Amino acid sequence: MTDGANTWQAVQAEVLRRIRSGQWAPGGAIPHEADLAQELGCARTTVNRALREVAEMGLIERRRRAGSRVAMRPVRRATLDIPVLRDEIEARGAAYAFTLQKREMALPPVSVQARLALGADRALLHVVGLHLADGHPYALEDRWIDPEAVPQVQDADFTTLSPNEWLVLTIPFEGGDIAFSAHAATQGEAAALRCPEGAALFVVERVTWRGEARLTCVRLTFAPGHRLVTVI
Amino acid sequence: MTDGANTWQAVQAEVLRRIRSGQWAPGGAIPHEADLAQELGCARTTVNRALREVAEMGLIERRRRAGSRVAMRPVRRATLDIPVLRDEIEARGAAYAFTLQKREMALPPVSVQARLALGADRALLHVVGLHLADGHPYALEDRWIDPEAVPQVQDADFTTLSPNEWLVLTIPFEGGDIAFSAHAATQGEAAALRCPEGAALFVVERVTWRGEARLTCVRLTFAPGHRLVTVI
DNA sequence: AAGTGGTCTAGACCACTCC
DNA sequence: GAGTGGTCTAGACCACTTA
Repeated sequence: MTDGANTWQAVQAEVLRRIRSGQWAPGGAIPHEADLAQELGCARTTVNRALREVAEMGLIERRRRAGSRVAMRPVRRATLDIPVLRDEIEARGAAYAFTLQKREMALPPVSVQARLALGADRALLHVVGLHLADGHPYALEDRWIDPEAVPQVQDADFTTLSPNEWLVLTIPFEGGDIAFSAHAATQGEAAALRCPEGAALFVVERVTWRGEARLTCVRLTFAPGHRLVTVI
Repeated sequence: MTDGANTWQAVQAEVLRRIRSGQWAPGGAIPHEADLAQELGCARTTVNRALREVAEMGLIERRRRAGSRVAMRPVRRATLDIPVLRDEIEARGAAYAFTLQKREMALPPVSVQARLALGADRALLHVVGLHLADGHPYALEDRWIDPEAVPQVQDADFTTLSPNEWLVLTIPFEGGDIAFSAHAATQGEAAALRCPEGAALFVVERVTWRGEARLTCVRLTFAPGHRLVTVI
C-alpha cells in the first residue's frame, strides 16, 4: 500500500497524511530518508525533496545524524505578497496617483535613527507623499533615505514616481524587515487621509538594508478599513 | 570567471547578482538552464535547484518552452510565522494564562455566516476568551466553530486550554486565509483589554477549512501597541 | 513539432552531530 | 567514529507551451 505515484508531491502528501492522522505524532521521530524511499518505492532524492518542503513549512525538524522529527509545536507559516502600491491599487481596478508633499534633507527623529542604526548628526532625505486610488487617499508614505547608501536618490524626482516605486526599480530585492501594527491617526495623518483624528489605521513599517548598510525606512499608513489578506 | 563553487547556493548568488546589477534586466529573458549549467560548470539539476528558489521569491518567472524571464514587477514576499498565542507570550518571557468568557451555541452574525459560507439557520459554537501575559490582557479571542465539521469540539473544555491551542493540537495543518487590519476598540473590547474605547487595535481574522468544509473562524483583537514583525 | 523547464534515478561524496 | 541529512552528477523521460 501507500506507494502512490513516485513523485515528490505524492511522497509529500503521504507524509502530511501521516502527520495529520497522528500516525507520526508531534515530537516523534519519523523514518530515515533511505527507509522511506524503500518503503514508498522511490529514490532517496525524491524523499529528500518532499521532506525539505515539509520542513520549510515548519511541520518537521531535520538534523543530520539525529534524523527528522515531527515538530512539537507546529507553527503556521503564511507568505505575504507585498506589492508596489501602484500595482495593489490598479489590481483593484482603481486609477492610481501619487502626490508628493515633502522632499527635504533633515535630521531624522530618534526612532528613525534607531531603526537605521545611524548617528544623531546624519541628515537624511525625508520624503512624504500620498498614494491615491480613484482620487481617494489610500496610504500615506513617510520615508527616510540614506543618501550615502543610495546616492542615485539625489537625482530622483518623486513628483510623479513615488519613492515606493522608484526604490523597487532602483535597488531591487534587498533584505529588510517589516512590522504591522495599528495606530491612532494623528492630526496630520487625519488631514492627509481625510479621516477623523484618532481613527484606527493600519500601519506597515519597513527597513531595507543591503549587507550591513541600512538604506531606507518607511512608514505606510493606510486609510481606514484597509485589510491585508493572504492564504495559508 | 563566475564559476564559484558549483553549489546551488553559489549559482543562486550569481543569479541574484546579475539581476541586481541589471545585467539581467526586468522583463528580459535569462539563459536556459542548460546554457547556464555549462557556463557555470555544474549540472543542470543544480541550476534548476537555484532558479526554482529564485522563482519562488518572485524574482523570475519560469515557463516551459518559453524559458525564464526576470519579473517585470518583482513582488516582495514575506513569510510570517503565526505561533500559538501561548508560545508567542512565553517566548517573551511572560507567564501565559487564558480566561474563558463565553462558550455557547448561537446563531452567528451575518458577517460570520458569510465567512463560513453557511446558511442563516445553523447554530455554531461561540467561544470568547482572553489571553493574558503576566496577568495583563494580551489578545481577545472571539471564535465560531462548526460542530458538524469539528465534532470533537463538543467534548472540549476551554476553561484552561484555549480554543486557539486546542484547535492546533486537534486539527493540525489545515488550509485557511488570514487578514490583518486595524480596528477601533468597541466598548466590550475596551473593557476586556483594559484600554480606552476607540483605541486603535491590531486585528487578525482567520478562517480555517479542510477541503471544502469551513471549520472555524476567529477574530483576535490585540491589546494596544501590538506589532507583528517579520524579516524578508 | 520542437524546445524548455520539471522531475526521477542511482550512485557518490561531504558536512554535520551525536554517541 | 558512525550515521544522518545535504548536495552534486549524468542521464533520462515527461509535461507543457509556444512557434
